[in-house]
Amino acid sequence: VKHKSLLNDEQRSVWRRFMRLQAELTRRLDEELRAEMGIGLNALEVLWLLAIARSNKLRMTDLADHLVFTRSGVTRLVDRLEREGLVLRENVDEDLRGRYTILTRKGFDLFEEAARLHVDALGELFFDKLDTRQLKQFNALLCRVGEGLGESY
Amino acid sequence: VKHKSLLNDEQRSVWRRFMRLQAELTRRLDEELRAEMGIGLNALEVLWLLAIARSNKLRMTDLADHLVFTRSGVTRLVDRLEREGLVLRENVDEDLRGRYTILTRKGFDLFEEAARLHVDALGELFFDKLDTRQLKQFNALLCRVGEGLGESY
DNA sequence: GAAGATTGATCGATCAATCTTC
DNA sequence: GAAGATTGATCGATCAATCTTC
Repeated sequence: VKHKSLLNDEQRSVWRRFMRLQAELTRRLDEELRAEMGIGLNALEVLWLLAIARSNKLRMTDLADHLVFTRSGVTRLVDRLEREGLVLRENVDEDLRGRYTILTRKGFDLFEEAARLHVDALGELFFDKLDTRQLKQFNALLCRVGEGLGESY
Repeated sequence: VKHKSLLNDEQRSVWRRFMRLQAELTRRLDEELRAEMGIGLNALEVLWLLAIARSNKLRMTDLADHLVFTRSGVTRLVDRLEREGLVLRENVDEDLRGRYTILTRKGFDLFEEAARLHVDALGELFFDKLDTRQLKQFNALLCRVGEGLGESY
């Protein structure tokens, strides 16, 4: 049996490349980060959100809103970070349902080093390959495709 | 404490958009496919590889080489497909270590319907938003970034 | 000893259910 | 009853170890 596809070659090529590039980049960045710093890409993003937040603290909901995660996923991830002493949790005074996740000194220090590492790797794997014009183009294309997919995309 | 980042705004924007766009598209495509056809995106890719293969069969290694998966991941995925009767396994005559995965009639029929669905969704979410020139640009950028990351990227 | 494939243990995420406070 | 957060069960993947054939 033979299959007749409904995408043309260029479309199939773009789609496969897009998916594979993301997978490969994620794999490499995550691997390096785990090997050198003992945390994954997702953990780094949590630390980053906390590092730029006012007082270095955020509620679970705020974290979940800025991540690709479900609420329960965020809970588990923060559990792990807490176990390693990178963050701690604290009740929210004005709303007894809420919990803050707070970046510790240890967490901040680790974040800074991990961020440097990550940004270097990202430069090598991604940004060094594009000039300013190409970067602008890329951004425009991503915006175009992401349009209407949800607020922050 | 305050964090000084080493990426400029445009770079950070591109990277976040790239990762999020991929995550969101994957999530939606996978969800739709699961709801309508009971298989995920990865399973569809296996069925696709088999559908375009000679005699509709491939060895585990061939599958693994064309997927983002590890060998054991492929084994488990094919296990599931076999349980649902979409593929079956058979020994390789010339090499007793090897196993073929063979697309069944049921698997092919399901693949055809799933592929139609998937391609339609992909059109709506992705290709309809780009004209020919933009598609070419996108492809060029992906190639550029993927250069030197591994053969097929 | 290497290559092809699988298995057992584990990891990191989701979903649905639950608990508490609003 | 809804919102914030967590928990128990499960899913889909990986890794390291293993088995068989080369």
